[in-house]
Amino acid sequence: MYKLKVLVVDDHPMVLEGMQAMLSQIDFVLVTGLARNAYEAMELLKADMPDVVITDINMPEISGIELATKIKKEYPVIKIIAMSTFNERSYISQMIAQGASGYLLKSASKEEIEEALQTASSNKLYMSLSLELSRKEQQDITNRPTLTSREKEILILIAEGYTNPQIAEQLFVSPYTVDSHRKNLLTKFAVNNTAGLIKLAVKYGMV
Amino acid sequence: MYKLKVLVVDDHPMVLEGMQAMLSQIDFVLVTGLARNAYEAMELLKADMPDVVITDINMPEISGIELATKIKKEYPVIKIIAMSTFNERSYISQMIAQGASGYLLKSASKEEIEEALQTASSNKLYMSLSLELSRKEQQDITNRPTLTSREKEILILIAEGYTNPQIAEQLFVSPYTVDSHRKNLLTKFAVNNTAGLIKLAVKYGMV
DNA sequence: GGAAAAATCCCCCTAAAGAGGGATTGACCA
DNA sequence: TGGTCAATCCCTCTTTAGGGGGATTTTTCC
Repeated sequence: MYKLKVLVVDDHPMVLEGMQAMLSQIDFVLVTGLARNAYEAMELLKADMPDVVITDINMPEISGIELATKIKKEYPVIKIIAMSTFNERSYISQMIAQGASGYLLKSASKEEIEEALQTASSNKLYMSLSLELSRKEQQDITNRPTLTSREKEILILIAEGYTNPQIAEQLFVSPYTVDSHRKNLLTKFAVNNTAGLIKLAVKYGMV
Repeated sequence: MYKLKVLVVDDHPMVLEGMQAMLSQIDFVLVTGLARNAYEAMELLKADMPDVVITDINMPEISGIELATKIKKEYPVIKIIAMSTFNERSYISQMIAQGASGYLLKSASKEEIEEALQTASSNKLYMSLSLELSRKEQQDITNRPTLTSREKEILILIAEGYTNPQIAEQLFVSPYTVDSHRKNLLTKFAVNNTAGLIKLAVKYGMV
């Protein structure tokens, strides 16, 4: 029987130990490693090439979202399951956007974890049962605009507090150009000023 | 060698398993039971009479605080160590008031748990408060400015996308007043425009 | 090779924001 | 009872942002 190789990433030792204990009770799973941060995770990835990475979203230094981005870029075949407490649900959409195949709450039972792994490894999307996305959160996912690479770039600079002329200088383009992109951003986000723009951008994890 | 009998109470299976795994690595500890809620805990208490109960604060139905009250009433000799995520720190004082002998964060390491148990069983008070805050949280706490109630109010309206005149109208004050508050906000957040302001405000959870 | 999408640039005009000042009132408090 | 702080209000001036146009040049992709 082929065992699913799983790597667990979390900065809390207790979660790491708990996950390992629960995963070891699932017969088709083999825990290949435990990482306390994204750096360790990337090391262990290279060494073991797991099938699935279960990662906490909220970690210091490098978040689970950033980690997911890196993993998907270097090893697109690896499935990623995001994990968080119920207090941090706003990040789910970001994880999904980064290619996560599932979402687990830390309150998950052994059965839920098992199901998440099975679902993810069969190329489907698993969502923690106890997880009812609020209407607003649903909207967040569906309404998040698609930005061009230039727009993303400019959005980040706006969020950093740079003005149009400053951004123009940095990007070696005309202030008019920056202004055009900025207007497009406002349109795409359906807001009418910078405050609304940045609020959404932060919530969507784009800055 | 006498082993310290420990009962763990938490509604999250993962924490329960993780705690057990970590406690089993401590040689002077014997885990006598795992309970998923206060009812189970009271049952197991009767059967095993542990020396220490490690309990989550935030549990459905009966909270850790209520559980502590009951335990202290019926078995005053049992030591109680409260446990929570860093999001729930406001309950600490209540736990202490109910006779808890220690306080652990769920991000605690094996060493911290060990120390908490030793401290508690020697009738002293263990606190893991300041220890394990992440860098980001530390920063958030130290850099997060203190706002007056009016400033908070106006900050939220700015984030909603309202302009100064619109805010002034809503709050029945002069646009000059709103402008003053807005300037104070920029100063307090140490940014120089709305983009930077809102970015931080969202990150600090103020909007 | 040609259409679509992205990126670039330009103009006008008005509203809003930001950087400087400063002043007054009332509340709380040591 | 004097000091601090919050909240209010006022003024000037410059820069930025936002709403409305439109146009051209690169990429990208089928």
